[in-house]
This record gives sequence, structure tokens and C-alpha cells, in this order.
Amino acid sequence: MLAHYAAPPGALTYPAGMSAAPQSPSPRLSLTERRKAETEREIARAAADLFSARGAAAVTAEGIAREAGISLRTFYRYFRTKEEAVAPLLTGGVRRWLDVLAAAPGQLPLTEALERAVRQALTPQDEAAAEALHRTRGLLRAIPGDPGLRTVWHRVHATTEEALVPVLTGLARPDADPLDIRLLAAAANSAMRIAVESWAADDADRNPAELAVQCLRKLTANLDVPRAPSGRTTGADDGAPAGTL
Amino acid sequence: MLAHYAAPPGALTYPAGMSAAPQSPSPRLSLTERRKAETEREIARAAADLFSARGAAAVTAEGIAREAGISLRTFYRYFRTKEEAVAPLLTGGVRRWLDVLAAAPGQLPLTEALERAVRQALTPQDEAAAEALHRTRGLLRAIPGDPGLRTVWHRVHATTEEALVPVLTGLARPDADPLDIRLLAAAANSAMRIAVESWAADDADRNPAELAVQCLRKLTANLDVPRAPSGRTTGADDGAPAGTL
DNA sequence: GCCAGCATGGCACATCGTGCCATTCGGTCG
DNA sequence: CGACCGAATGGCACGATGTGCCATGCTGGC
Repeated sequence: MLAHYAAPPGALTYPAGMSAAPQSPSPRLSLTERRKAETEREIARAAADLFSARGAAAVTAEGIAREAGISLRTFYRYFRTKEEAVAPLLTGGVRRWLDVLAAAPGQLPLTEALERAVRQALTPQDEAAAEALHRTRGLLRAIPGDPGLRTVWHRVHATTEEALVPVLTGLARPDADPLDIRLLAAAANSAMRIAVESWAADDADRNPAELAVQCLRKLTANLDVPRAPSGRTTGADDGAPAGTL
Repeated sequence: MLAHYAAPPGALTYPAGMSAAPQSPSPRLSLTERRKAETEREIARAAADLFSARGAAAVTAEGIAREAGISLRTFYRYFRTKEEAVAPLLTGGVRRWLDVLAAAPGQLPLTEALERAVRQALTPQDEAAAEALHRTRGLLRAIPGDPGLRTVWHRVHATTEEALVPVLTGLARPDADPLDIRLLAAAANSAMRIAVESWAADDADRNPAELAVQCLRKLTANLDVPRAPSGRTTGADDGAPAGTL
């Protein structure tokens, strides 16, 4: 259906390359792919800035394209709607969360693994991450006021839940009830979302990581699906980056 | 911003009148309001049928309007997008859930009240309710395949969570932590959603009510927010039908 | 240096969603 | 019963959205 792109808009867009390691020496990216990632980030930045400044309703896709220095047609090759343009900012933390979670050591109980991953994902490791976190906070504050942005937020939330399922399945004992896994994914994901929303809405700048851990504990205390016996996480690298819907 | 309508599209559209009692003698509705409700139901039916038949992508708003016997302009006065037209089918059960929950007797623990309400909401009381449930099941099966319908499903889910908060607040002890309430609302709502999704996806026609109760128990067992001491539910009638977002 | 592949830009076009105005119909008051 | 008022509808126009198609230019491999 789509002509050019292998990973079409609408996917949980993993920036492709900066896993847990810093992005210092990544020579595996071709120059073309670098420019594409750069363009995507530039569009997201432009969109977030314009949305925060004027409100999403007063911004057109053409305006974002102009601000990002590309044509309108190219914009729609990167994102399906103007609101989707900010999705990379919202999914950045999610990717780290899933990566850390998938690499959890085998002995850790699932709830404990979730907590640690949440802490790492919400604790900025370097300067750039701290700035991204701050920009994301500003974006989160603009979301409740705009239906289009709320839609993106909902979609990211749903996509995250779907992406959590294979990761948790890989961590859990093979005979775990799939329904339990889904419920655990939904609970952990909701805890994360509510914590982040509360953190963004609150004027006091509380520690988002601790807030998230607190929410997680309340929700998942009795959902401790049995952990897999071996430390081997079946297809963890396969499970994580999937999430096309 | 909107010229004519007091309750604009995008709200959790309570069909306004058929609470727990059958719709037999409702003379409180003016004839104009009856016709409006009738038109809305007719649009929803037309949209659901067309979506199920051809797939949502192949259906235009004009097609739905023609099928429902109204003009395109009028269609957009009832719903903001073509996908939103099916929202009434999805929120019908939600309304019953909230109504029953808000009327829960004061001694019942919150989790118990939630379970009972879920059971009542998902157990059709009469012939019409059973048919609506069946039609909704068909619609739910079409949702995963279409991005626009998924968006509506997400929005209904989010709106339900927001509507749950004031109801639960009214039921809980006044000193309950608002964060706990939000988490409980999210947990209960997610349990409900996953149960319904599983029920719709599964070929075997399991009992949706029992499935939902099962999911609820797993998620909310340790979230038993203290119940309000008096049986009086503070502003239950006020809290329930709000939910504009 | 040549060539295949891919990203981009421009154009056209169907659809979407809304503001504006005229018309019609239900509900109410004299 | 007739007249008025408000609300719902329909038609029209227009900006914005999102996509197919083709030409162009640049990247990466031979």
C-alpha cells in the first residue's frame, strides 16, 4: 500500500540504533538513514514547539513542514497526521523502558524487574536525555487541551501495552496464562501513564521515577506472574521492537 | 465555539433517559429530543453496518449520511468524524456500568461493588440489550483492523476512566488518596476492556460478565480503597453523567 | 565513472470538517 | 387559532487533510 517506506507511519518508531549504549560511535547507520532519523527528529521538534506555542488547533501541517525545512508532501511521508509528528518524543522513553526490561536478570521477580526498568527509563542519564524529558513535559501539558494530541497520547499508550506483552511473555514462565500477561502489561502501563501525567500536571517538579515506582507497586503487587526458570529471555530482542500497531 | 448544540460531539454521549428502567413510559423527553436521539441511533446503526460490511476505510461520511437519510452537513453536527459515529454503541454498556456502580449500597467494599456493576452491565436484561450486545461484538471484531476505529475505541476507554473517577470518589471515604482512586479507575477500566476484547475476539462465545469479573479480581485485589462510612454517595447523580472529555 | 535505488518535491484530486445563511418545523404565548 | 421564537436541518463554499503519480536529484555499490 505504501510505496517507499519499509517502516510506515503509525508504527512505534524506534529511533533505530541508540539502545542502552550512548550514540557516540554508531557507524552501522548509513548516511541516508542518519539523515532520515535527523529529519524525523527535526519535524518532531518543530511540531512540539509550534504546538506548545500556538496550540495544536492553530497549527497546520504545512506550517510544521515549513518550520522543519521540508515540503508538505515529505511531511506526510514521515507522519500520517500533524499530531503524530510529536509521537517520537512520547515514545522515546518507552523504548528505553522496554529495552531495560527485556534485559532484566533472570532471578528478579517480574514486578521488581518492572520497577527497575521504570526507574532507569525515567531517570535521565545524560544532558540530552534531561532536555528531552523537559521538552516532553511541556508537550504533556499541552495534550489535555487538544483532541488531536489526546488521540496520539492514547495511541502511544495502547501501542506500549501491546509492545509490553511479548517482552513480559519472554520474561515469564512459559506456562504463564496469556490473560495474566495482558493484565500485567495493562496495569504496569497504566501506572506508568498516570505517574507521568501526574508528574507533568503538577507544578512541583517531583521525581517522576519515584512517582512511577509508587504507582507500579500499588497496582502490580498481587500480579506477580511466575518468572521464567532460566535467565534466557526467549526472543527478547525479537519481541521488543515489534509493535506495528 | 459551537453554534447550535449544548452537548457537542466528543462527549460521552449518554442516550439520556433509559437508566435502569425500560424505555416504555418516558414522557419527559420532548418530541424534538426524541427525534434527535433517534437520528443519532440511526446514524450509529448505519455506520456500524457499513463498517462491518465494507471496512471502515472504504466508507465515506457521505455514505453514512445517505444510508441514515440525512445530509452530510447534519452528520457532522452529530459526530466529529465518521468513526465517532459508532461511539454510542461502545458507550452504551459503559453508561449502565457507571449508573449501577454509583447506586451501590454503602456497606459493599469497592471491589465488590465494581464486580457487581460489571456483572449487571454485561448481562443483557432484555431482548433489545442482547441484540445490542451482539451488534457491539461484531463491531469490536472490526476495530483491530482499522486505525480510525481503534482511535475511537481508545477514546472511549480513556473517557470511561475519567468518568469512573468521580463515581469512585463518591463511593470512597472522603480522605482517600486521589491518586489511589485514579489507579483503581484505570485498573478496573483496563480489566473491563481486556475482558471485552478477549470475549469479542474469541470464537467461543464465553460469558462476558464472568470473564470481566475474573479480570477485575486479578487486578483490583490489593486496591481496596476504604469505603465511605455513610451509605450516602456524595453527588452520585452529579458525578456519573459528566465526563465531557 | 556508471547505474540502480531511494528520498524528495510538485501537482492533482478526493475527502474531511466547519462557517454562514436560508428554510422548515416544533413549542409557546397572546 | 394564529403568530412568533428558537432549534434542527440542508445547501454552499472554502481551507485543510491525506494520498497517488511522476519527475528530479542524491546516495551507495559496482
